[in-house]
Amino acid sequence: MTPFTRSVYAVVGAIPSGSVTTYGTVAALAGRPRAPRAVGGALSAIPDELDLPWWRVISSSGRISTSSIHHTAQIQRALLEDEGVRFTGGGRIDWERFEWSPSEAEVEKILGAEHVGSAPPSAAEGLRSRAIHA
DNA sequence: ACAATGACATAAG
DNA sequence: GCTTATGCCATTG
Repeated sequence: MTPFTRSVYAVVGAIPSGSVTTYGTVAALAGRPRAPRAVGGALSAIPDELDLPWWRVISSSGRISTSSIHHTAQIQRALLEDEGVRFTGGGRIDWERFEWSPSEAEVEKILGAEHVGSAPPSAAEGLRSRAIHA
């Protein structure tokens, strides 16, 4: 396991129940704003024993893009709905309602915990840069 | 070291 | 809005 992968797991583990975030946001918080794709790779390799809420990460389009034999899109949707996350008819999530909005302190705590020293609190900027419309 | 590989994101058409 | 083309980047073989 690599440092980047560990950072990704740290971020994902901090996403509270009933909320979601994107691969891009996780990447930014992990200190690599331009590596959302690599986040997907990391999530596809999560060791079961870590027990991470992988289902709270969705694509920037507000839809589920999971395609894994262990964690299917169908399972992901069921898990999210169990937490109260609702989907539109087109299978999209109401972004404004369920987006994860961690406080600055929370972000620093996450980054500090994994000492991703190169990623300053400004990484939180990435959180507000995107807007998804239903 | 190199090439291939995605649970991505965005800009175009 | 949906589809296609491009860029991106950390892993893996």
